[in-house]
Amino acid sequence: MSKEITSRAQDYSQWYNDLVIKGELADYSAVRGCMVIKPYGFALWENMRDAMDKMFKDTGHQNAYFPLFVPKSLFEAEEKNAEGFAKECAIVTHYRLKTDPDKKGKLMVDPEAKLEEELIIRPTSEAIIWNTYKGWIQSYRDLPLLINQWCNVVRWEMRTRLFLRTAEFLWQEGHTAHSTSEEAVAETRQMLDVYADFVENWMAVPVIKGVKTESERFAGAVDTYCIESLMQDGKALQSGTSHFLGQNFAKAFDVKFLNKENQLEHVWATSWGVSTRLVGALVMAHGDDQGLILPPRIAPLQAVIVPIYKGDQQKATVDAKAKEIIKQLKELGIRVKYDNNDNARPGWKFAEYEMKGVPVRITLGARDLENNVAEIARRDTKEKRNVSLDGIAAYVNELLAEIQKNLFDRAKSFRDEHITPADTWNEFEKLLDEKGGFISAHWDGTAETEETIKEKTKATIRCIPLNNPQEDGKCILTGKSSKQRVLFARAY
RNA sequence: CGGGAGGUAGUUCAGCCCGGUAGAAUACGUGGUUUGGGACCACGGGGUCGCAGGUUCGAAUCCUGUCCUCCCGACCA
Repeated sequence: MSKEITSRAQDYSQWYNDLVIKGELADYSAVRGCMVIKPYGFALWENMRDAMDKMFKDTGHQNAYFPLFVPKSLFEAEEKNAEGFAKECAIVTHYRLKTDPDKKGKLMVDPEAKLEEELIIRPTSEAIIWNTYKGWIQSYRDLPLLINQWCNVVRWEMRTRLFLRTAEFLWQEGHTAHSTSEEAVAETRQMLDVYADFVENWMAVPVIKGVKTESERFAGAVDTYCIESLMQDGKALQSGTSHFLGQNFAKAFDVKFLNKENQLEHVWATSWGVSTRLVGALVMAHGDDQGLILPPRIAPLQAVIVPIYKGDQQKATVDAKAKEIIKQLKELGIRVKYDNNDNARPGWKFAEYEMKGVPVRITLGARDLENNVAEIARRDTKEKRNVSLDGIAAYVNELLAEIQKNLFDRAKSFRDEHITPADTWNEFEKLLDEKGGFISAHWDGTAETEETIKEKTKATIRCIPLNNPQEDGKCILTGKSSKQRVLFARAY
């Protein structure tokens, strides 16, 4: 028993860490707040990235790459955005080291190599991108400009957690420019839909689409739309954001275009992003006390075959049959691994692949061959059943689809059961403490009330859901009149 | 950035209070027996005790500084 997992009931935080580390998604590093994404974790991210990348391209976007460094003068051009990120920036001030005359074999920053202008390591790329767009946009014919980049960004977080909040993380950021406000808003909403589609249909994590309140809005945005998901401990996780930036950045960076009437106008902008944080969402939405549970559509391995045999002769027979099955599975495009490593015994392998969340395990032994069957175990429900070797690939293929659906349904039931209306303050506090999840409650619409509620309960307004039903009510805190409920939750 | 805990073999940890030159389990290597839920026997390899200073005849152990991790808080995706 080398890899014990802390149970969720015992210590949810530790359980999460155990899954990430022991599931081999990531490792700690020698750099404060930065993690190493291990091959298995990176394969997962690559699958997520590739699926989204295709969706971005299908909606007309192109990839490009902009610099890691942002000159301070550019960074501060859009004031609100700059202020919003100012407290968490890493800054390059020098460009050279030299040997330390006082300490043999050590290096020191060369004081004579100070940069004339500091470089900010991008916490997000609006500044450098809008500075660039200025040169790319002259006429309405240059619009819309639909660009995405996959990159790393740095936000100097005080308290970090694997995948959920690290000082450096991987993400994609889309930055688009449009000739009308309506078109930019439509783009913002379209990308929100793309995110929701991806997270629900590929990651099997249900989301709530909504709009952020002013205090939760992206610095520099007119409106911030988001998808919010719910973790098993009842805390919400912002899983993606899409911003309508109005003309804020166009004005800050002087990006104008000539419209059809030959008049100069500032362009309308959007930006949208999701990050490796999604991996954290995946872990916490589906995992159990045995380890990770990965949805088949993005799992690095969809099936693993574990052979069982006594002696070389049986081994050869089982190997041969396994190879046939693998060929059939691969023909259906299934990502399968054959683990015939003789050093680990079957029981060890079972536990190992459960830890790593592989959706389907196929156990193939001499006994099974006699009966022309294999034992198929599904990770999500842990059910095991013997399945005829005839048509086994098709069976696995269907099972993968079923697991994908079951994971989503299960997470959705949990989520739906954890959206609870509250009409009194007592009820509100009690629900937060005892049940968790989203609390649907009336709010008077002021930032002051939102802040007071946050101070009292640590709950924030996660979003105002799209197509939110309008109803008259009274604010949960102040009793002032309210036209709609909003979703509160404690969040990551 | 504040409070708490921790860092000793690949891993989990003991040793530290009371200073004398490092141990267990597991993992790893070889050989053999095994294989349907984390196998067993035998032999073997492996650690400048996070790092840097200091005290001392002598430091994993005492002191100072520093780095990294975890938990709680403030801040934030």
